[in-house]
Amino acid sequence: MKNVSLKDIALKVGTSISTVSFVLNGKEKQVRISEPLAKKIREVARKEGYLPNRMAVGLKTGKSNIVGLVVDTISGRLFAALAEVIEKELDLHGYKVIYCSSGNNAKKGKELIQLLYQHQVDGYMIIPTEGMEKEICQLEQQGKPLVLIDSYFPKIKTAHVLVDNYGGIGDAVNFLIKKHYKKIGFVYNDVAMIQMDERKRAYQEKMKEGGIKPLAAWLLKVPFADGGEEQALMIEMFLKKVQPDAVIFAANYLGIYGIEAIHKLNLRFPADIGIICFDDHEVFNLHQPAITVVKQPVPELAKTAVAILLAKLQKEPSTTPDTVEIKAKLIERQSTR
Amino acid sequence: MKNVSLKDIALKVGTSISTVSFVLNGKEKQVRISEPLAKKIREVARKEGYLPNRMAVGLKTGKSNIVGLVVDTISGRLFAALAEVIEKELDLHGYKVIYCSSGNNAKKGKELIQLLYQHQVDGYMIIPTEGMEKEICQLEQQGKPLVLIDSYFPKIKTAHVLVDNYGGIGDAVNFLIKKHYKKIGFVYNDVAMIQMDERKRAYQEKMKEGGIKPLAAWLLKVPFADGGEEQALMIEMFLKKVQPDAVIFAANYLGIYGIEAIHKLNLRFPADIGIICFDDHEVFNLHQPAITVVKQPVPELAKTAVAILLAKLQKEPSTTPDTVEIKAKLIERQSTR
DNA sequence: AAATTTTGCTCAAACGTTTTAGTTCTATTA
DNA sequence: TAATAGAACTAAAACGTTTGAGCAAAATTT
Repeated sequence: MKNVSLKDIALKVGTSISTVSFVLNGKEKQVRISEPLAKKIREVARKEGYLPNRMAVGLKTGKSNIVGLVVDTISGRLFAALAEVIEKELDLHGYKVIYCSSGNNAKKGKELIQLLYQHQVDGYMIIPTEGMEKEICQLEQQGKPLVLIDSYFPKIKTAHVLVDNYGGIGDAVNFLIKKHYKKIGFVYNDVAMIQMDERKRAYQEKMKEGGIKPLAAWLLKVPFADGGEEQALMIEMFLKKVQPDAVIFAANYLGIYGIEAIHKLNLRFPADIGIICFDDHEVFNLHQPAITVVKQPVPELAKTAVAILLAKLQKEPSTTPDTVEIKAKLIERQSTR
Repeated sequence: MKNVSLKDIALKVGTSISTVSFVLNGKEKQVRISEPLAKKIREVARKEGYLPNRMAVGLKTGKSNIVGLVVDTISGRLFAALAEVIEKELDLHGYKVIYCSSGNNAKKGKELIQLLYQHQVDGYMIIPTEGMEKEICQLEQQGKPLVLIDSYFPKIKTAHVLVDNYGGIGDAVNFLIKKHYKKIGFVYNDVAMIQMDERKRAYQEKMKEGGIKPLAAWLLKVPFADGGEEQALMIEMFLKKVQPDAVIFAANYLGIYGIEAIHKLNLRFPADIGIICFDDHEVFNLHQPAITVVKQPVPELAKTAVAILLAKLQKEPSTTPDTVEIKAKLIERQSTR
């Protein structure tokens, strides 16, 4: 069974390719194709199972009706939550999504953006990682519809939507201080992107504002990597040595390693140690005791990002401002006394 | 900054489009383009930032170097684990992946397959859901490289790789019976696909073989849907009414609802009730007590599926048989006494 | 010196669309 | 009755590639 083309239909109906194209694109009125003929064409098209060849359409029009979504890891929580909303919202406007994961790897990220470019995607949604700076700059310069999510490069002016990282961690610190925690640890990772910088800065500044001078030893930087064995171990050693009375984990996966470590040390929380995690996770609510978190408003993030992108795609002067920061929300559960 | 085409390069170098095309495709030797000219072309191409227009290439060659992966939900565990492996393996062979989620919705699934078809993807990997039968049959008839994952349609002969669902649940039942559980409940969903049928059949047959006649009331069919509130409630009512001494959850997300329900009822496991879940989840290992599971060998599943697909893409007579069933493995943790 | 082969390159068609600028009728108007 | 307007459709170029066929010039063989 061969692919059916406009030509095949034209031949079968006994008309020209152009006529078939016009009818199937709903332009019959504009071009005054008679209703009987239009009907016949539609009928044959349906019967033959005609599906336009998107390659040909794309080549001709330069449009693909596809949006590329580049994420760090496809198995990450953030991705799952984002992808679902983004896909649904864009579908409403006739766009499909291609997902790619950069694996937090500069080279791969670069290649992916090029790949999307080659495939003529109409718009880009990117969770940026280190090393993507140049490609993103190029896209912006070419005027491609582009919106960054979760982070951005301070040096490049691009539309972006992120969580209020500073405020979120700030709230967490204030919350813990109000609960009379004193020796508050901070576990973060080595991803050199703005969102992590902000979280760390918030920790340090808000601690001081609260009258506690955080020692350098209270901070633990865990390298970002696959696996997790090592990371959990690092956290275990850290907790053992520093013996904080509370810890803030700056990312949800770090919190999970943290819980493992705490189990291993046979510590109980909130009795022995208070913990609070930036970014919620299915595990945290189910765990007993449930973990207090600073919840990222991921659906809002996604919706806002889509709104911005759609505005750009439709060349409307954007109604939403091009850079948005959304408040995170502290959800008190049982991991803090 | 406009897109750079072969023409632009040809113009700049002062040669023909064909020559440029040959050189950039590494066919200079076959067509005897002189080394100096080839070098110059490559140089200009690099300097101008030439990237082939995949739409044009695809139109001409009918190939896209893209494989379509259709899953039920993109936020599901199975997807996350699968996608990661599939992407990595296919990348090694120069293929990229487009992910689509059918949302377990027949209409959407249909559309997605058509979309992929229109975009000329070279191969299809599909986690089939109800209602996709016709489209899958068509793909198979057209001889498109296709492999189904996790399930299949008994009526259509297609390559597929799945877990040994029957054996997995069988092991779970035998394990519980050996531990002297008697009133063993079974919670499953209403997805009318072969994998669920097999799990249910295994439960019923192995119970009988073990000398227990399972009452109809011991089975709970939970409708598949978003949200989860209702489902958790259904399970709660079920546990309250039936009071089983152990429950098998036929899918991991059902197990999660189950844990919630058990928490709500203030039951303790393994003391009050034993539970075992088909398909592992991050939550289950972290939970205290950790949940006994029948673990699906997802990476193997993915690797096998990719191997089969690649063989088809390369038109090699497949070395792996076209339909594979991989054993699941029972992992005893603390949710069973 | 003529015939043949080899080298180095180019022409042009084709892939399946979209779309502008027609063309051929028929119906209306002056 | 000739000019004009409208209706219904079509021809053909273009998008950027790939690729088999072809061609001129140089090198080699007879």
